[in-house]
Parts: sequence; structure tokens; C-alpha cells
Amino acid sequence: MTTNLSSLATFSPLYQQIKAMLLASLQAGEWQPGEAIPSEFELAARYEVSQGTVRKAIDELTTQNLLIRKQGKGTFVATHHEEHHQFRFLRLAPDSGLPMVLKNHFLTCKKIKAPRLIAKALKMPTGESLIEIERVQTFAGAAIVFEQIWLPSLRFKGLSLATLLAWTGPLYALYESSFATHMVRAEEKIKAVASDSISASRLKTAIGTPLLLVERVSYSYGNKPVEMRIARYDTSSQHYENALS
Amino acid sequence: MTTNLSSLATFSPLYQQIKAMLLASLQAGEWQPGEAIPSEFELAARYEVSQGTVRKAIDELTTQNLLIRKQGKGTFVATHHEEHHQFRFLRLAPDSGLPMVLKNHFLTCKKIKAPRLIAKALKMPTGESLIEIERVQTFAGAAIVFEQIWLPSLRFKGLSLATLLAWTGPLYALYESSFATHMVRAEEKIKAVASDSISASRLKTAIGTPLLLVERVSYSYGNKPVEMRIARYDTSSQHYENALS
DNA sequence: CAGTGGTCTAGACCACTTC
DNA sequence: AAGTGGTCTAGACCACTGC
Repeated sequence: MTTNLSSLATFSPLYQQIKAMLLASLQAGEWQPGEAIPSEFELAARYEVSQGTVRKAIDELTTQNLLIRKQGKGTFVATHHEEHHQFRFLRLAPDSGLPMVLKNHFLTCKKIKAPRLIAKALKMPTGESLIEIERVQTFAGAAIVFEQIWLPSLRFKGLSLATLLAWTGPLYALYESSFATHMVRAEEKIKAVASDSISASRLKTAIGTPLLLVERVSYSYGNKPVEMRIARYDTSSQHYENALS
Repeated sequence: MTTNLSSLATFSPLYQQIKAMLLASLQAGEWQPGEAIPSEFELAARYEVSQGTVRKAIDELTTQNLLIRKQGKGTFVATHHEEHHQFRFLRLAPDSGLPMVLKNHFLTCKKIKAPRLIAKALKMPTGESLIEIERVQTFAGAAIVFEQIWLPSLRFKGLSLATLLAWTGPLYALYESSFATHMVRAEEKIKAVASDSISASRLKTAIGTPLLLVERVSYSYGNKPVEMRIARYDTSSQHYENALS
């Protein structure tokens, strides 16, 4: 094969260019979450490179959790509906070590105008329309998480409390199913704070009780921030887990 | 080349076997932190496989941060002396976003008998001899971190307060230089707690102030736990950062 | 059985570093 | 120029899935 790099503008390895094209197809929705992408040989033919080069591009996308390989079956677009990805973004675990299944209790879902800080995190103008959701999550009857969630109204048009109450499963799966939005990664900032009166009533703790304050911004394809959360965790018998390497 | 897999006992890909042998050499100290390992072609000759197979083994070790590639120079054993790895395990950052340089203040360094919980985390018998270190870290004059550190006396023979006071740089670099111990990964469990009287005096906060409680176990080669820490962070103007993907 | 991803090879050439 | 890691190819064969 004599296909050469060309494009003297910005040099990058062939497999990086393939990776970029795959990413573009993912972002454009050419292959939906859960679906299989074309086989390595098909892609090699499409882009006129060898199978090994396509393979290396796919390798990187799988380590970023954007694609999932299944030997003998194919390569699939990652989805939050998958069993394995359900709790990818939840780092809270009981001190006992037993598995934890949280139960949802949605409280409110209303439209607000974006405050400065949230607008900044979501890279949108202050005052734009946001959907604000409040929920509590319980485990074994105890309220563990109190969370406020903000979403751009434009992308999440039609989302209502009724929608949320009817939904069973992770929110990120709802975003995929109903709003063509797949979350790719998130960043969290964590502090210890004293419970204020609102958190105290939601989590049924005394005012002043130490709580874990977790601020999360979630990103979709192309580093686009599309969700912000501020959560309070009651860590009296749970903890936040993190692996460093 | 006709070298075939053989070893019907436990089948694993060739590159995994190579990876295991490289790991064994690392653990045995055949190549020291900071040193270059043999070139890919040398290793290919040693193990009688192709360069591509050695390469794949090294690939995995670099993604685990055990080796570092430097194009044109060689492949090196990771070290905590490296600029780039200095703050690999420190997730605390100022809210301002500016870089943070912590200043060490070692308080005590004494021998104790291992309490049950710490012994369990370090997979050693209760009552074995431990070194217990206390330190405070400050930033811009303010006490930010109060930390207790436990190390097995056997491996860290001779470590004293004088050693610590003379040392400038990360503790993990001291472990490498003086105790032939390279930290590979760590696990943290995080809670929000109220400041007790000791933490309050060390961090100069009021009793009851919410603090981030960070419990860390660090592992060397072969998943051997060799250090436990319990730290309290004052997160009034700092936060713990985490990336989820 | 055909089709998928997974491994392995041998050889070519590129990019970077050092002498 | 020589030595290192980095990319790319073409082809062979293995392991797993599903018809």
C-alpha cells in the first residue's frame, strides 16, 4: 500500500487521525450507544490503512471507555445502560464493604436562570435557561445523598418531574435514551462542610454535621460540559473511594 | 522464529508472560528507579520474541506508570524523584487554581506496636513493630494537612526524626533512596469528620470544624502494602480533585 | 462454518537523542 | 552516524461467538 501521511499542515500519526475520525462519527451519532461499529477490517478498508492501524486507534478509544471490545462479537459504543458501566461515576461505598444499591427520591424539577458560577462551569451565558433537579438517595432506609443537578434546558427539552419519577435506572442512561446525550467523563471537587438547614432536613442530620460536598461537572463528546451537580454525602457509615496510580 | 507458547499449564499471551518477567526483574531490583532498562531489541533477543511483543508488554507497564518511555533515549524505571511524578498521589489543590507548594513540618517519629486496624491494612500481625510519624503541611503559612503515617519497622530500619528533618522532597522519594521501596499505587477512603481536639490544635481550627479525613494505603511491587496514612485536610480554601472516566 | 477481535512476526521506515 | 523508541504494513494464526 502506498498511501502516505501527506497533509503537511499538522502532522500526527495515522492512527491518531483515524481516532479523530472515529470520534467525529461517534459525536455525529453515526453509531448509537450500545450498537456495534464496523469491523476492524471494514474500517481499515474505509480509511485505506492496515487493520493494525485501525486497531491502535480503537485501542485508545477503549481505554478511554468510549468503545468496548467483545471478542468474537465486535466493538461496541459504550453506554450507561450497560451493567458494567452503571456505577462508573459513583465512588461512594459502605464502610461494611457490602454492595450498595441506592434508591432514588426526586423532589423537584424546575426551570431557573443560570447563576454565574454554574453558567461558567457549563460554558454558557449567565442567565440562560437551566433545568434544576433536586433528589435524595437512600440506602437501607437512610438518606445518604442530597443532590442538586443542573442541565441546559435546550438540550434537555421536555424533561419534567414526571419523566424522572417514571424512570428507573441511572440518570445518565435516561440522558442517552431521551436526550441523545452520552456522558464521557467527569471532574469532581470535594470538600468537607457543615450541614446547613436544607441539607440537614433532606438528610435527616443535625445542623453542623460534617458532610462531604461533591461538585461534579460531566462532559459529553468534544469536551462539552452538559451537567453540573452539587451533592452532599452523609459519610457517617459510607466513604468515597479512590484509586491512585 | 519457531518459538511457540508451550506451557499448557496456564495459558496466557506471550506478551503477558514477558510483562510478568519484566515485573519480576523490577521487583528484584535488577533495574533501579530512574535507570534505563535494556532496549526493546535487546529484550526481544533475551526472551526470544519479536520486538512488537516486547513492545506490547512495555506498553502496559507504562500505562500503569511503572515504566516511562523517552523517545530516542530509552525506557526508564519510574521514580518518585521525577519532576512529573512528584505530586502523582496528592489530589489537594487550592480553590484559586494556582499551583500549591506544601511545606513539611515533622512533629514526631516513634516506634509503636501495630494496632489491629493498621496491622490488617498492612497485612501484618497485630502487635508487630511500626514506625509512627506525625507531620503537618502548610501552604502560605496556613496549616492544611495533619497526617499520621505508619511504616513497618523492619523495612524502614533506621528511619528517625533526624532523617526526616534532613530530607527535602517527597517522602516516597526518601523511601526509594534509603529503603529500596518504590510505591506503585495507593487506595484512598475519604470521609467528612468534625475536628477533634488534636487535629484542631495541629491545624489551628476550632473543634468541630469539618475536615476531610483521608485514609490511604500505599502498595509497592507485587501488591505489597507498605504504608498507611490517616490525614486530615482543612478544605476551607482547598479541595480534593478527582477525574472520573 | 464464517466472522469477529486477539496475538505474533518480520521488516521497513520515521522521529528523536547523543556522539 | 548509530541507537533509541514510534509508526505502519501484510500476512499468519489463535480464541471466541453465533449460525
